[in-house]
Amino acid sequence: MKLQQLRYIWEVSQHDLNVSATAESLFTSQPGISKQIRLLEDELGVPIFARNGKHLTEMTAAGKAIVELAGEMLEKAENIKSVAQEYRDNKRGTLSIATTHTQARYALPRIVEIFMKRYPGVSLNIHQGTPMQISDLAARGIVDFAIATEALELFENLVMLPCYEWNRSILVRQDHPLVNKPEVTLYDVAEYPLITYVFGFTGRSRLDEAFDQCNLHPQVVLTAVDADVIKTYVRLGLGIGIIARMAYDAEADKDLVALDASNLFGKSITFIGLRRDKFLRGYIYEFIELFAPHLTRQVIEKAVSLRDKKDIEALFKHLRLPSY
Amino acid sequence: MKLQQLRYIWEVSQHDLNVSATAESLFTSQPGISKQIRLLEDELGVPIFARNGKHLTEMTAAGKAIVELAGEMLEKAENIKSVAQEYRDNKRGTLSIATTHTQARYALPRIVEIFMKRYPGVSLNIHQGTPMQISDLAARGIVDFAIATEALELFENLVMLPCYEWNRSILVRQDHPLVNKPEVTLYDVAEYPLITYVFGFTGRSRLDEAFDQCNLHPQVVLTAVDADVIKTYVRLGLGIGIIARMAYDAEADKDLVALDASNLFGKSITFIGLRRDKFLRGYIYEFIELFAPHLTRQVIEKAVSLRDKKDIEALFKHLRLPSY
DNA sequence: GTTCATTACGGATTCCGTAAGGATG
DNA sequence: CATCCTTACGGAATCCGTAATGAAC
Repeated sequence: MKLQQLRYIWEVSQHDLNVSATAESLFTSQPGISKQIRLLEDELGVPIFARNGKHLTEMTAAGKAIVELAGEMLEKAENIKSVAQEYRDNKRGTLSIATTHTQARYALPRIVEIFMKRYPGVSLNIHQGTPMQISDLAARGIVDFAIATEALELFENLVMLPCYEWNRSILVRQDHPLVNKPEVTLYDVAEYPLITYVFGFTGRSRLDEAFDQCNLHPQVVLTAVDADVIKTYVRLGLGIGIIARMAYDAEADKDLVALDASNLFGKSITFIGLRRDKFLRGYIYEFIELFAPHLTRQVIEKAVSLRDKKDIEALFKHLRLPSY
Repeated sequence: MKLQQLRYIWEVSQHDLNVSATAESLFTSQPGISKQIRLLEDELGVPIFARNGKHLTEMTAAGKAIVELAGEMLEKAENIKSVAQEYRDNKRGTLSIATTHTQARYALPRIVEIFMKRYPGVSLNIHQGTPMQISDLAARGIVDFAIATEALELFENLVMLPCYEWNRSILVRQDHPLVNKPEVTLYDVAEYPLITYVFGFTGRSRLDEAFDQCNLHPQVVLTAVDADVIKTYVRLGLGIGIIARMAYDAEADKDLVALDASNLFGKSITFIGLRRDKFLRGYIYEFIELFAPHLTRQVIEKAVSLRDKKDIEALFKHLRLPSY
């Protein structure tokens, strides 16, 4: 049994059992993989993949168990490399983060600037995607962690660390009638065509909840994955925007007015999603603490060590999160 | 990084950092190991072992972390082999049990007989040793599980499954005055020279507790690790014996009298100690269930999945164990 | 002087690429 | 006929053993 062979079966299982595609993604030859898989199956004495003629059709029961164990071994091999790199030079390395537009555009820049000054030798890698995509990247261990408000809870092996809570703003043009209202209600908002986030993004479900609860059915004329697009159409007069408050930039957006909507919609919480068994470099702890000061190394290690989701929630229950 | 290299550093760490001894135990050449370790260190970029001239003196901090991860990987590699063997032929394989004299001699024979009939293709391997030794064998994954009354709780990675509770008997010659006493008390017992188990064996500590609590200090004239030796000296008239009740054989020991002592000393519980992350073959579940019928596969899997010792204890709390 | 790890070197094995072959849809 | 896995084969790299070297106790 070779690590290489385990990597091959693992990768093939992750590529729809397509050996050719796997070979391409690993920059090696297809017969090489085929051969090594065959050798491994011979050594173990059980087929890992079921074949129909010359196509791999599915995994055997034994294969599923074996591939899962192989995945865990490869994960640990990665951890060994990380440990080694950490001891070799704790100021050099890679930090991969998966996150949504909102975080990347509004929450992270300040942190990234500080971090890059402190760790010029760390190459930072930010993957942007949908909440589902980025959670998946974190769960598969391709990035070090994910930052998102949604979808992280869907992955069993992610530990969720609450970072901050945030509220929403109603975004209107200066000439809009709502600007002069002393207090804006949900009913007022529902009068106008809305521009806001796509479902599954940036706490969109909270909006629907609030309107549903009042039995309101506002007309949503446009949905986007990010506030910049929303702003653009608010400027065109297409409707009023509902965005995360932190996405309003007093300077750049001074032609628009942001009305506080924190009492209209429930607050949302942004989390870091961390794979439980991944080794974290020292600077990763530092990055997280920069992002959410209450998440010290000690707290993170404690949270990761807990097995039960309920225990982790309890750990953060009495914590007052920063609010935006 | 090769599995072979990881095996080498792991084995060297388990052999007092002596490469020559490691080579011998692995039936390979010493320079081969030396070379591979060097290659691994070069690849990772950190030394794993600290060297004084040409001697390995200790492990580096990085080395400790790496070797630990390597150990976990090797464990999983073993599990892969077990899984494969299970699917290849679930009636052939090996079952290794570590246990004490008392279990091997009095509790296991009946079970082993049934098991060997049912699984003639499984080669059974019983290691006998002190409670410490057998717990260690289980914790290191060298045997599939250990059966013991003591010491299992000292190993963090062992899951303890309660099997049965048992009491003690006072063993005397037929001509002994105690035979005619209507009720035997601790004070009566303390009057005579005692022959019983060595400390650390077969619930000996329970005896000392009981006597201490009554402020009695009986004279212990001989201690042994097994009941057969105790019986021998009781026959010689050296003193009275205190043994596990199940060690009295009505047939073979009919020249001696066993007086019930369950109300004199607290009951003891015999456990199976199981390494948490070890893959268990189907027949291993069956063996355990033969030994302790309440330990079904489902119960064992549940217990193993629990992270916290307290949760495991709670799982068995309301169970009525068989009593001997 | 014995123990022990490293270096040097040669043979056997393994690995991996290209090219050809055969099955599936 | 396009896709995809397997077999065949040759060159390169790796592994592993023996023998020699040198440091530590």
